[in-house]
Parts: sequence; structure tokens; C-alpha cells
Amino acid sequence: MAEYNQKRKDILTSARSLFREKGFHNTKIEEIAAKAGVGKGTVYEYFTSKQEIFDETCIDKVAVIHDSLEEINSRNISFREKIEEMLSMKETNTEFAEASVDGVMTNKNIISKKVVLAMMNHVDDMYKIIVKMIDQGKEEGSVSKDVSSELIACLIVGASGEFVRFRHLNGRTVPMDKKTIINLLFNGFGVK
Amino acid sequence: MAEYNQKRKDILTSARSLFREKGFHNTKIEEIAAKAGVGKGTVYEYFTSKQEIFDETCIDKVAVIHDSLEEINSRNISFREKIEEMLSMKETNTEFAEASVDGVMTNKNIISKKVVLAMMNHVDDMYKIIVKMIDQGKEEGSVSKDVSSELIACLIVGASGEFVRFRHLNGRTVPMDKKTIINLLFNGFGVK
Amino acid sequence: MAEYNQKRKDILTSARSLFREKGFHNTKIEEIAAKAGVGKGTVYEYFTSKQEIFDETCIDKVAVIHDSLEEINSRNISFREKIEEMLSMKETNTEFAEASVDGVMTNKNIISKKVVLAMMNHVDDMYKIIVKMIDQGKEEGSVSKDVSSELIACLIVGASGEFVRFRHLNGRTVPMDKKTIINLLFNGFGVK
Amino acid sequence: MAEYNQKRKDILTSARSLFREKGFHNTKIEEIAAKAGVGKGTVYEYFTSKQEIFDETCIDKVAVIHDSLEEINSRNISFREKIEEMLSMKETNTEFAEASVDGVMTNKNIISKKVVLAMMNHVDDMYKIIVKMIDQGKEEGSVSKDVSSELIACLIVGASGEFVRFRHLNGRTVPMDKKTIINLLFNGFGVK
DNA sequence: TATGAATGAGCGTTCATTCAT
DNA sequence: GATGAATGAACGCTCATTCAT
Repeated sequence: MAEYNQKRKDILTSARSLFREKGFHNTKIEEIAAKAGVGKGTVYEYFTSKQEIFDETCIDKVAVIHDSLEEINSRNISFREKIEEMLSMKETNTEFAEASVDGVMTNKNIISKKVVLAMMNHVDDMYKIIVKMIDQGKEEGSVSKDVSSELIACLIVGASGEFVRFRHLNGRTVPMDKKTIINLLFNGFGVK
Repeated sequence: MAEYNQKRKDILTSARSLFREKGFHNTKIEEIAAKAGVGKGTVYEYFTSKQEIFDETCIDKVAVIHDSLEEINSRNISFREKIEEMLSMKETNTEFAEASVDGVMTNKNIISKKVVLAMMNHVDDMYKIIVKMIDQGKEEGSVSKDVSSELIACLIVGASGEFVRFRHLNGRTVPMDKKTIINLLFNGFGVK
Repeated sequence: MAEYNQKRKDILTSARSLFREKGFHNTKIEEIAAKAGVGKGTVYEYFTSKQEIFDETCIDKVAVIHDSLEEINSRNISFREKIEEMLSMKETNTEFAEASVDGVMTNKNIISKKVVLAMMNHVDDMYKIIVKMIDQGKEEGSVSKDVSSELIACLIVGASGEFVRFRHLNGRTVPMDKKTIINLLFNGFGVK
Repeated sequence: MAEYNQKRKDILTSARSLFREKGFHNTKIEEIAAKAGVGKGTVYEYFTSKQEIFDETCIDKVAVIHDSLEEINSRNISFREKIEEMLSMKETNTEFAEASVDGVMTNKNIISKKVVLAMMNHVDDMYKIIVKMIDQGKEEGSVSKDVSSELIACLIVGASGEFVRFRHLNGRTVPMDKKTIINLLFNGFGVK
């Protein structure tokens, strides 16, 4: 049974990396099987279809981020520090962009409706966690109470996603240290 | 000749909307033809392959945004007003998200290398225009000279993209009026 | 009317050379039209189908050879000289091989049944002319009366066809002057 | 593994007979599969393309003849007997004509360049074997040393090919017993 | 009459899925 | 359970033929 779960995980891991690298339609079941070190037929002992595998990797992606967020949020640190942690997480994790709203949209045509809904719920949850963090900031007095927390969450997610993508795009390097980014988010780019 | 160009455009329009709706691999040439009101073979009088059609819709997408940005930037208005215009543009134009960095990344596996490069150059150009706007803001004294213009551009693109996506995602509605968003970008969410 | 026939001939000439060069299935109507200097649609004013064009070029091929043979046979010269003429004809005319029995067999799958029959009749006729020549040789006392004229005809046609093909195959050059070949046919390769 | 080779052979056999019967372009992969008793997709488990199948049947054809010739030549019999054997072989083997020079020329437009070259080399080899036989005849004193062995080879191949074709062409029957043919080749049709 | 843009039947090939071993 | 050989539905693309101009 432990072995069963392990093999299942192997297949998902293999699939996830191939899907990311080549996209859904350019990834063949045979490749997933080979990379997972099993036979093609074996894949179908663990999953009923390629679709199901994809669905699951999508949900996984969101879940991974969700868990990280939960974990960060549960720490006994300030809002500012939590944001900093989030940025670190995102910086090393390409999956962040994919897991956020645009990940859902990008794959809308590939994932099954059911899973789109599930992902959207997950994204909702993630937004809720971030909103909680922001509310903590408001309580701590570091975040302005004049702006809706959801809007702020949107800003954080979108901006940090673009930072990641920007950096990944063709190895272009812009000086983007965390401190600067956080200052930018907190203070905006306007002259005071 | 005029008719030739018109039919070509019809096919591209049909293709663009189907690609957006169903993705590249789920869109059949036959559907593109039907929606454009022509026969399957006719498509190949205007394009040499499905790939070529896709490539062209991608470049188009970027070009459309690029032109809008150029146009906005050429107006004799303040930086703040330009940003406002950009947000309006984006708000009505789903293509914005697709045209920015993540549009390139999303389709990396589908578009031909050549076109990925072309798109990246376009994206570069777009960033350059936005950077110019920001520099105008710096000159006008409304934008802080302490932050790199590229970083600010990244913030604007990412955030506004996420706003669009967020809104489009399953009709969820958050109060996001332009003034609020612009204030958020200029002043951040930190307490002053 | 004269113009009509001329254009028809142009198309056939164009088709014949393309069919020879690239084969039936690799030759497109568009190419035939272009090489004949007419529009694609025009071809169908003169022929009802690609098949018909091919059929006609096949019959033509045989007819051309048939006419040459008739002409040679009608001359007031000896059998030996006639053979010599035939070899000259063949040497400069690739169509010979194609027009003989193996030309029919090669194209059996492409030409319509009706035309296969027509060609076979033509080939029959050609054989009859050659048989007549041989009979002349028998009368002249230069050809042995012990061998069936048809068998001899077969020898002449087959051998000279292979000489042509052999020479055309990849520009290989073997010394094959007419005198030697004719001696070989008359006397065989056996030691006397 | 034995089964693999068997199925591969089945497909080749099916293809060969269909190609012969209907030509390359009129033979559908589906037919080849059906005749071989397998599914369409299975064909592609054994070959990468229709072209490859065709190429292989072509090379096979030449190889079969090549082997027969080698075998005949290796026997401890006189040149005259070897020729007799060759004629017998050809009489039962339609592939002979296809395997000789004109087989290569006929399919020049269909086979891949690479395989045309390979076939031409095979044909070269076949000619070399026949030349060896002829040289044996010269040594035995039955073949005239005054004629180039290559020319004689050409005569033998061409003539015997035409005999085969002539006979196969629509069931026409001419009295062509081996002895007569061999006498014709050795002594020619001239009066001594 | 001449044209070439439009057409769609037809085919080679791919690949997710099945099932006998 | 594990496998991979076998399968056939599905789709991109070609090109002979048609027909409006």
C-alpha cells in the first residue's frame, strides 16, 4: 500500500514536470511512464486517463502553494515578514504563477470543468489566507485600512507573479531584491 | 486583393476566438474554416499550416497592445493619466494578459521558436514604452526616482494583469475602480 | 481551331515531360498548366481529367514509336540497315523503353483499362512491324529461318531497351557502338 | 521476437503484393494492414512510414534476385547451364524485371534517393555476377572473347526480361522454350 | 473562352487507451 | 499487479476538380 502510493506519486511527479516543460498535448503517456520508471500500461493502474493525471497535477500545484501559505501564515511573525516569506517562496517556485488565477485561466480549456471549479475554490482559499495576512497588517498598523484587503491581495499576487515570470523569461536579470519590492508594495512609486 | 485581405482577416479572427476559447490543440482547422465561412481547403490558400495561423494570432495580440501603448504614450497627457488610460485599455481587453510576459510563457511550447523570439522582442518594446511613461512621471515629479523604472513597469503590468484575470475568473466581482487602483499603485498599501 | 489544337498539344507536351520526370502521382495539374503556359482551369477545357491526359500521353508515346517504325520499315533498305536505324532511334529516344511491353506493364495500375488495351494493341502492331522486318531479313537470306520471328522481335526489343536504360542509369558509360550491338544480335556471343 | 519478425514479414508481404498489384500511390496503409491481418496503427509499430515499407520491398526484390544469382553462380556447372538456370529463375519470378535496371528507373520518383542508390549498387553487383559467369564462359571457350562481357550481360538481362514481360502481358503465349532462347543468345539470329 | 479561388474527399500518421500475457 | 503490443478514432494537409467571373 505504501508502495502503491509511492508509485502513484512517482507518476504524478513525472507528469507534472513534463506538463510544465512541454505542455499537456505535447506530453505523451509513454513519456510520463518512462520518466516514472514504469510501463505504459501501469499508468492506467493508477489513473483512469491522461486527463485525470493532469487534473491532479493542477490541484496539486495549488495545494502545494496553499500549504506553504498556510504554513507561513501560521508563523508568529509580522505581516511584513510574512510578505517577505511569500516573496522568497515565489522566487524559488515557478509554480506560483501557475497556481494563481492565471494558472486556472491558462488551463481552463484543458482541465475538466470539475477540476476548474476545485482549483477556483483553492484559489479562493489562497486569497482568503492572504487577505487574513493583510488584515493582520491592518491590525498591526502597517497596512492602510482605506484599501480593500482583496484588492491588496490582488496586487501582491499579480505583481510578484510578474516578477517571477519576468525573471524566468529568457534569463533577463533585473535587480529585484526583496527589500526593494516590499518597499515598492508598501509605499508605491509615487513621490511622497 | 481587398477581398483577399478581408478573407485572410476573417480566418484569423475566427482562429483567434477559437484558440482563445478552446486552446490550440482543441481547435480543428475545420472549425476555423466553418466559423470563417469558408471551406477547409480555403484556409490553406491563405496560410501554410495551423501553426502559422497560431503564430500570427499571437503576434497580432502583442501588436494590438503594442499599438495601443504607443498611442497612449504619444498623447500629451500626464503620466498619471496615461496609467489611467492603460488600465481602461486593459479592463476591456482580455488580450492584455495574454500579450504580456506570461502570454509568451504560456504558449512557449506551442508557438514556433521564431515567433517566441518575435513576441519577446515585442514584449521588450512594450516594456520600453511603459518605462518611458514612468520616466515621464519621474520628470513630472510624481514618480519616485529611487525605484528602477523597470521594476515599476513590472509592478504595473503584473498587478493590472491580475486585476483583469481576477475579474474575468468566473464573473467574480470586486470593487476595483480605477482611482483606487491608481492610488494603490502610487502610494502602496502601507500606512503613511 | 488551329489554336485549339496547338494549345491541346502544348498541354500534352508539358504533361508528358512532367510525367516522365516525376511520375503520375507527383505531377500536379497546376504544374502541367504552368509549364504549358495556361491557367489551371484551362486544362479542363481540353481534357476531362488528369487520367485522360495521362492516357493520352501513353498512347502518344506508343504512337510516336509506331510511326517511326512504320517509317523505317517503309524505306527501301535492307533488314540490317533497318535494325541499325531502330537502334539509332532508340538511342536518342528514351520513350522507346516506355513504349514497349514493359511500359505497358509499368503503368498498368495508372492507366485506365481501356487504354491499357489500346496500348497493347499498339504494341501488338509494333511487334507486327518488327516481325515484318525480320521476315524481310529471312527473305534476304540474312536471318535464320529456324527461329520464330516473334522470338527474335522480343530479343531485339528487350535487348535494345536494356541498352538504353543501362546507359541512362546514372550516366554510366559502356562502349556500345551500333556495329558491335548488331553483330552481337546477329551472331550471338557464342564461339563459332 | 520470433513473432515480431513474423509480423513484420507479414506486413512486408502484404505490402509487396499490393504495391505490385496497384502501385505505390493506390495502395492504402489501411489495405496493407487489413491484408496482413493487423490494425492500421500496428503497421507503424513495425515501420515508420509508408515510404519505408516501399523502400524495403524494393530492396528485398533486388536482394532476392541477387541471392538467386549468387547461388546459381556458385554451382559447379558450365556457363551454358548457368544461363539456363537464370532463365528458369526468371520464368517463375516476375520480380526479375522489377529488380533489373528498369525496376530502378520505374520507381526512381517513388523510392527515396538513398534507396535508389542502394538498389543501383545491388544492380551493379548483379551485373558483376553475370559478368563473372560470362567470363567463365569465355574461359570455357563457349563465349566469344571479342565482345565485352558487360555488353553481353546487358543483352541477357534485357532479352530475358522482355521474354518474361511479353509472356506476362495479358496471357499471350509464344513458344519460347529455353533451348531455343539459349541458342538464339549464343548464335544470334543471323544465317551462318 | 480562360481563369484561379474555393472546395472537400481522401489519406498518412499519431497517440490515448485496452487487454492478453 | 505490471506490461507493452495492438488498436482505431481523430486530424492536419493535399490536390483534382468545379464554377463564378
